[in-house]
Amino acid sequence: MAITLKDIADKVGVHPSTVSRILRGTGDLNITAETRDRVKSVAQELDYQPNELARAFRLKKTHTIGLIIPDISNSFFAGVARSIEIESYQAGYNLLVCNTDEDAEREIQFSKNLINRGVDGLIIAPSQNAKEFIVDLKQKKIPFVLIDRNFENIDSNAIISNNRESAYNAIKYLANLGHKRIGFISGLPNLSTIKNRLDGYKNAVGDFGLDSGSELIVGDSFTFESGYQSVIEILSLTKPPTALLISGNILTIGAIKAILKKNLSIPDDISVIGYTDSKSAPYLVSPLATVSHPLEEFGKQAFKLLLKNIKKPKSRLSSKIVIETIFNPRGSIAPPKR
Amino acid sequence: MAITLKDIADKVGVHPSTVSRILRGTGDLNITAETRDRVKSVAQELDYQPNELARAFRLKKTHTIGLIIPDISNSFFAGVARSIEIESYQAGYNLLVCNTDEDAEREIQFSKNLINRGVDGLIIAPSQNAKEFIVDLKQKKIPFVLIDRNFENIDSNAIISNNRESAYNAIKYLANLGHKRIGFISGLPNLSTIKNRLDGYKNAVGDFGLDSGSELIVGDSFTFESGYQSVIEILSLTKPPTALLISGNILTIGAIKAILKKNLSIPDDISVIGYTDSKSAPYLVSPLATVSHPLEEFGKQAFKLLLKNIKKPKSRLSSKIVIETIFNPRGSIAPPKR
DNA sequence: ATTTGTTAGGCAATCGATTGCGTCAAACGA
DNA sequence: TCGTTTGACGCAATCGATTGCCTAACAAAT
Repeated sequence: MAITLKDIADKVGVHPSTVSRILRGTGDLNITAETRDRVKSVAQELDYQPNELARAFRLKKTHTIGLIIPDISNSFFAGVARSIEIESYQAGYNLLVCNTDEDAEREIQFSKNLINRGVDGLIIAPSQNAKEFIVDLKQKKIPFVLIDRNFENIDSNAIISNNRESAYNAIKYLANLGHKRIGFISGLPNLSTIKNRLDGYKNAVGDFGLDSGSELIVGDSFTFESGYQSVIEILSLTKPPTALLISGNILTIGAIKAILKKNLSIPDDISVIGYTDSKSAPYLVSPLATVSHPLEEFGKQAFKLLLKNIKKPKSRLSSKIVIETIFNPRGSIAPPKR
Repeated sequence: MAITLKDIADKVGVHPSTVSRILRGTGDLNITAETRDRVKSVAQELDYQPNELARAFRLKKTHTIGLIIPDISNSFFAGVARSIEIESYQAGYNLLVCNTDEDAEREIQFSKNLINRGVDGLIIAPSQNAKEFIVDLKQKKIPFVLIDRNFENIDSNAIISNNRESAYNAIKYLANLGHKRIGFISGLPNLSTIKNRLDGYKNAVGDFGLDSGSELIVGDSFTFESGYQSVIEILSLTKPPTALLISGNILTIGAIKAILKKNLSIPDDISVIGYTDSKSAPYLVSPLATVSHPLEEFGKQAFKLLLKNIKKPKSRLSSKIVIETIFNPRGSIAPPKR
């Protein structure tokens, strides 16, 4: 069907290997200018398109990278994916996207599959039970970079953000406003991301002498429902918090629903800081204060690091890059009423 | 490096072709139960992983489909992509995602590239200048399905929504509330999607005797900035509209910014209906009334149709499937003040 | 015993591009 | 003039899996 090197070779009267050398321009390997020109012009005339599949097979290089994330429809991952795609496009790579829904089993399947398909590398936002799987990947010597989440005691490339600090600072901000009792709405509790934020929260609670107690820490997933339920729960305490730090964007929308359901208003009755900014955050019921991730930076760094690893897999040392977040104080936070 | 059929064959003492036949289970082609078992157990023991690249090359079937969209970080496309990915995963297909930023040039590059990589089919949300390119695709006989947008006079598979009707009904709703002067904030004007919505708008304006005039139709792209500028512009008219129909989700956020900037309130000063619902729409400054697309349905139908085309490319007839939208009246609409 | 079948699996080509090595001819040097 | 270099390309193997066609061996039938 499609035009092959052989078609060109036949038409010009040379050998396919010659055509390959000319079209690939591998140095100037002793080819007459005339032959070169004829081959090139015939290639153009026939609109030759190299069979990338054959090349990939032969060269063991697909120029494809796999992106394994929980959910592309989450704006955080969508933003990162977009940025990765921009970078990869510029570098001549394509992006295979897989969604795990935070399921480690699926994650393993995907990565096996992607590796069998010969991806040159992987960018992964691992689920919380993926530890062994990551170890496995290392042994297989597949270049990979973790994003947003990583694992202690496992040395791997990773792009993460300053979760501990960002949470600490958010709580500090609330404490400075006079809040004494602040709730932490958690996501999947075993993710490094969440663990670190919780750490930051706890440190700040300690440092600023705030109310502590396990009843102020609720939630165990990133869903809208979880956000809603968690906040209903925490607001039903005999002594509910006057402010919330919410560890996820969809979670935050669920939380807002709960707050409205309870007939409370933001920030008069309760202050809210949400993790991960979005275009619409400033235009929510109350302009939402957020901890914002520079998503482009995330993607850019992740791809850059991956590419470095693909280019020279020899380098044994892996890098952890910490991306600084930005705190956006907005109308959803105010001093407590009482 | 990796285990190949030959490795298994050598270890068992049979020919690679035999191993292939056994592992692929192509009927029961006269293989002793004993041989079969030994091959299978050795394959398991060595953790054989078929080289999908080699298979794809040999079989001319990559089990990969390309998704070409303007921007994965737009929640509309992210939602559709997610749905497509779920479907494709279940069918054993992987998804290569490319972002065009509404650039036809890029679109062409991507599709060439994807075809060279041997994708089995394409799902495309074409940019407004992609007409010839689509014609080209047809000639190449690559299975493809358009989503969200299509082209008149070009017979191709497409999953679109009932834009004309949804716009008509939205305007009708506003007219019934008493609005006489309604603005239409447009996106890229040459997209079928936008043209149809505009048609619906104009029909309704005619049918219900509303104010008409080109000054009530503004905007020419889907960006936040465009939404902001367009609405600033339309609200600066000597006689500004009392309601707006906004043809895009990010556009709508920009529009809200403009409305706030003008110190107006929704819906007291102006009613707003936005295209494409989102999780956060009900929790915006004013709960946003939306025309909502069942994104899962979009993705599901698109993949299903594509798969049908991949499975039997003979069928010459192409299908256009229209997905019904849902109108969500919310707090952002009210009767006009005066 | 010879023919005819059938079973179980081997052989080799193939997909398209790449690449190390070989080769033929012209050119060059002594 | 003859060997040697170099320029310009051809040859064939290779990547791993698949598949149409063969074939050896044994069985059954006549």
